[in-house]
Amino acid sequence: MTEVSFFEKVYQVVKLIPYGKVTSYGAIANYLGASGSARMVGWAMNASKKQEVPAHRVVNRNGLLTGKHHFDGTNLMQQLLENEGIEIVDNKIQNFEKHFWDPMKEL
DNA sequence: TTAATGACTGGCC
DNA sequence: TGGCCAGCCATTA
Repeated sequence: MTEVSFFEKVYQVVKLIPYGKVTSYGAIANYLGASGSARMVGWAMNASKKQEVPAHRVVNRNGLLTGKHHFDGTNLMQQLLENEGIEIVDNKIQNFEKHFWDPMKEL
């Protein structure tokens, strides 16, 4: 329990993302001290569907909803973000820097 | 048990 | 300027 795995750390960080904020795979991986493990973060998101994790708040470095294809609906991820006040155009977050939440700074 | 994959990123040619 | 390769950890077959 005390020793959480890489995945669990990802879940913790993602669940700590405040409302109306988003982050990137690299930011989480970097926060965990593994900039090269960004792929694992994405893979954790795949498993996050089983967990209560707002995976829709996690996007790639470009603010692009690359993982939206893994959601139930085609634009479910987009609607969830728009519901939080985030504008999405062509599966891409507008003003990504404005909505970006860096765990390194916040945590 | 071994090998391959997976919603990414950064660097190099 | 644009495309390709390597790295990371965990899960699945």
